[in-house]
Amino acid sequence: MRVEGRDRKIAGDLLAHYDVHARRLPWRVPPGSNGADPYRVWLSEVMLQQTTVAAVGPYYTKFTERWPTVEALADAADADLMAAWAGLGYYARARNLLACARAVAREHGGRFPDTEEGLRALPGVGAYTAAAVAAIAFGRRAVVVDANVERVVARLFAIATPLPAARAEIRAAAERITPDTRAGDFAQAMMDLGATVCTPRKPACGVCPLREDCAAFATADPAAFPVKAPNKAKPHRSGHGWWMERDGHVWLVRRPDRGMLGGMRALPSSDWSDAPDPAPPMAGDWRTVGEPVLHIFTHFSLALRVHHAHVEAAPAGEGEWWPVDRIGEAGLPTLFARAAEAVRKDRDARN
DNA sequence: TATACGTGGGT
DNA sequence: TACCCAAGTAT
Repeated sequence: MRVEGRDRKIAGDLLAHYDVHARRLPWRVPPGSNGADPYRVWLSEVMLQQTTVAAVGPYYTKFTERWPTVEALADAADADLMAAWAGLGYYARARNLLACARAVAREHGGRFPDTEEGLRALPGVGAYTAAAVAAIAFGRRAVVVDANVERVVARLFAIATPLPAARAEIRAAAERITPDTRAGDFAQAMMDLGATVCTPRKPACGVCPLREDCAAFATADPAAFPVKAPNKAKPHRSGHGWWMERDGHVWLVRRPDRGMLGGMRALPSSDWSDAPDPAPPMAGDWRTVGEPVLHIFTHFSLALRVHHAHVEAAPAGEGEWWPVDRIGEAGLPTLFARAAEAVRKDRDARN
């Protein structure tokens, strides 16, 4: 059949291109080779969820040096794991990473399940990651659909249905072009193509190995696919954070597992709900940093007013005194790392 | 199906 | 500047 032949040609052309142009990435084995370590594939895939290759690089190196196996990771202390993840974002991933490593080590004898279904049952492993690990680490034929694949497929077939309604149509098309062999290479080739050639804006169609078979290339504006609704405006919020210092130590708390920055060390702070100026946690020589720390999250932006004081005792509630000269090792998420830096600068400016 | 959930880089 | 986007998952 003509259509079936076209689908096979797409995979063949893409794999031939990948054999020459595959990006060399720390977690990747050369095209066509076996032996990818499931632990490393899984770790990289979780880190790469909604996160750029450039941001993941140093974290992947740090994690694999410190925890070379899934058993080693399973034995990590929660606080160490969360601190090592600090700055990478989406902290539910770190909590699920640890839960997943412990499940693999203790319930699966240290070996990752080698099927999509088995992988999908693990914490933090969704449809995409299960398919990616099954294909890349175990050579299974699995249909791997991430945002890159969605874009490439929407263009190849000029799918005009807007996202997210187009997902079923896109998946069906991805299913048709996924080859029976080299599914792992095919998945990575599609993602490389999306990241380097078939980019969201200004795609490099001139060097694309699939342009002959691309329905969008035949239109006036290939970048018009996939069709998406405009994003909603982000609300602005404000809040307060408190730096309490005593004998060269600052008081840090751990945020609850649920919600923003869940499970992370943090400065005590208000609930960011625009409430009127709340009272500080305790008495002290309070001063306020001149400019609030501005931080943009996925679905709102925050202006955090940062206050600092020397105190005589610990405030009420759970927490720990952390050495100020080692604040960089506390594993603060970026918002609070910036708040700490703002306090340091404010004090320098006053002296 | 819609929303919550980080961060940094690109335009 | 303001907005878009990135190898998604859980609820």
